[in-house]
Amino acid sequence: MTRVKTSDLSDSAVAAWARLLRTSQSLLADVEAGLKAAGLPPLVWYDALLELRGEKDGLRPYQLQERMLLTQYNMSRLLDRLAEAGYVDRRPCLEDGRGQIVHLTSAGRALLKRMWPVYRTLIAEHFSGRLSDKDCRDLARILDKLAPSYATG
Amino acid sequence: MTRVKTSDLSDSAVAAWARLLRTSQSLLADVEAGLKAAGLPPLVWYDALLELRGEKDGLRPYQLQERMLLTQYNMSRLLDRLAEAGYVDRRPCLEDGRGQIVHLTSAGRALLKRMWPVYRTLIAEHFSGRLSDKDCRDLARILDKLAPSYATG
DNA sequence: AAAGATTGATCAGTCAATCTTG
DNA sequence: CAAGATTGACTGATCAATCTTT
Repeated sequence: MTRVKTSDLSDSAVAAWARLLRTSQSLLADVEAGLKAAGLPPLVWYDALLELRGEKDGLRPYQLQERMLLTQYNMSRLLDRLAEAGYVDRRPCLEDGRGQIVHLTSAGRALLKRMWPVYRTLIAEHFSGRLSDKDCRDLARILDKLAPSYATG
Repeated sequence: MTRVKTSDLSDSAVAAWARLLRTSQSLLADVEAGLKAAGLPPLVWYDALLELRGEKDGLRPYQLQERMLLTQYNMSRLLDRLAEAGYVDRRPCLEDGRGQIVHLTSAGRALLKRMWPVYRTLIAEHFSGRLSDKDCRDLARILDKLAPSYATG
């Protein structure tokens, strides 16, 4: 049994919490702005397409939502936009008549290729360029402790 | 002159970036859900009211947006909702006819008092309860390096 | 013209209800 | 009835345009 304090917060805990919220909000805004400035779609499109890449047999929407921590209706509407733009393909699922299978299209694959150099540069500029390699490893280790059940892919 | 690598990302950098996005998204969702479950308004209301508390002379909207990293129109609409709910008070600004001054009302002060015990418990449960005090300090130190210009209050 | 602030129109996220199949 | 997925109605965020004052 792990003993968990329920409501006693140290100053350092509150400070760390505030910085985590503030910093992640700011970083996300900067990176989204950078993508937009390059005429590219938002990060969530990249994430979804990246999950689908390498899944030769595609993924069911519910699998995608689980990996991306999205709600079902959010995923449904995201897939609407991605399909509308031609980056994914929705096919009926043979094993389960309720569901579908989502595949990455070649246009989707091409978008990933086009986005990555920009995204990569933005991460370097706003994030890793300001940290040492040890900082990155320490940060990942600490954040991993905060993941209760879901995978940290 | 600091030399900054522009686009070369180590594996640990990418891993840390991914975890930062994932973890902050998940934590924020958990805490927002906890507030909602307790019948309380969203975190951004708390943040705004907290900034106003202790500002005896109130704040101009543009000051509040700077501190909260919000856009001008977002702040305008947030203040609409807070004023509508009676938690803040918008008064004309005497020194500058374009502007206004926003004050916390006593109902706003009461809301802060009501939200804090719930918020505090959620932070402990999802965040600091899973970290050591050293983790918190390390985390804050690393995140501080990522803050380029804006204050980290 | 620039700064502070707001607004109409539009787009994305959310809630509750719905539909279909297992 | 559960699970997978969608949809209509509504709330919140965003963009561009606007208004007022400096």
